[in-house]
Amino acid sequence: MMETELPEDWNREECADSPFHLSATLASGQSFRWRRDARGIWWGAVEETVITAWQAEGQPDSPLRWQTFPEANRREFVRNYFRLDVDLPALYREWIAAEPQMAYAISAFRGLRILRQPTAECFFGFQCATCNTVLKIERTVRKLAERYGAPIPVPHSLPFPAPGPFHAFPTVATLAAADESELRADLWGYRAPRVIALAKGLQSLPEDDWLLSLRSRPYAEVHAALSALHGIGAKIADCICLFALDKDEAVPIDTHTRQIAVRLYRPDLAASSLTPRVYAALAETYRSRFGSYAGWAQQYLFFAELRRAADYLPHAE
DNA sequence: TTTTTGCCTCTGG
DNA sequence: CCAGAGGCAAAA
Repeated sequence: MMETELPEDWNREECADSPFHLSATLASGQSFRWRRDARGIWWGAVEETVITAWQAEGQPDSPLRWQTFPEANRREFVRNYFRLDVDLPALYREWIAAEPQMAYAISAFRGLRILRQPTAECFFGFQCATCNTVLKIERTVRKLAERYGAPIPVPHSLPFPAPGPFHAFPTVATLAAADESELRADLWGYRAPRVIALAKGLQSLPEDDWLLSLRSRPYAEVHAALSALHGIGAKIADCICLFALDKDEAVPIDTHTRQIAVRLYRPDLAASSLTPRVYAALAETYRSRFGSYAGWAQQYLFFAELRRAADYLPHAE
């Protein structure tokens, strides 16, 4: 990665007292629409805003540099999305005490945070994740945004050319009116009709923004409500709970977190198939050890498992 | 309750 | 080629 000199007008967020690991956060598989350019600058669309972000690689105590478009200097928007308010050092002390094997993941990914993603993007993005690969999920979600999302203008005069174009994630109304054959052409496969049906279902609810209203409801209730929707099982429901709805205790049990939990805590469940009962038992092993931020702890173990020996940085484009 | 099977499509063995 | 990929739901 070449050293990048950023213009002075890029905003600066100090991370000395509260670490933030930009690349680990964006590469850990919780979001699908960020891209990194050849200079190591990350570009992403969040709601109607494009965020550019840069940080010295592997230095989670160094300042986060950022800009927003088209409206500049949206500091609270950026802090809110990256959840910079969460006191990670305090959590690390609790986690290490509860599980010594967390030490490696914490040292490797110190500053990794769970994002507060826009609700619809997370809801539909993870619908794509069933039986799929991360690379293909990213391609597929990007195609959806390019076809149905509103373009977000980014000035041509930037010193660093945007790897754009950028699009807002499509609205629920747009997805409800989407054409199944177009979605299938964009690699959604058998998930295409589910996306349209889920969008129609959300649209028909009386609430103004039902998904957003779930942020203020308790985890158990939200998980049950999401799981009841056709196409959303326990795992996808937990992803939405954790990555968009402020449910920090939600622990998505997938093929990786399942292996980890079985290895560390429940070898007796090694041969059990992942029935609802087993799913709940494995998720509970995380919660009973790591507490109300078990979902965050899980992300460290998950990412360490995923990139055990590999370089976790994506290849520059 | 648990186990099995089909589902779009791409990729690594 | 074929199995599996950060599942899910229907059927047995």
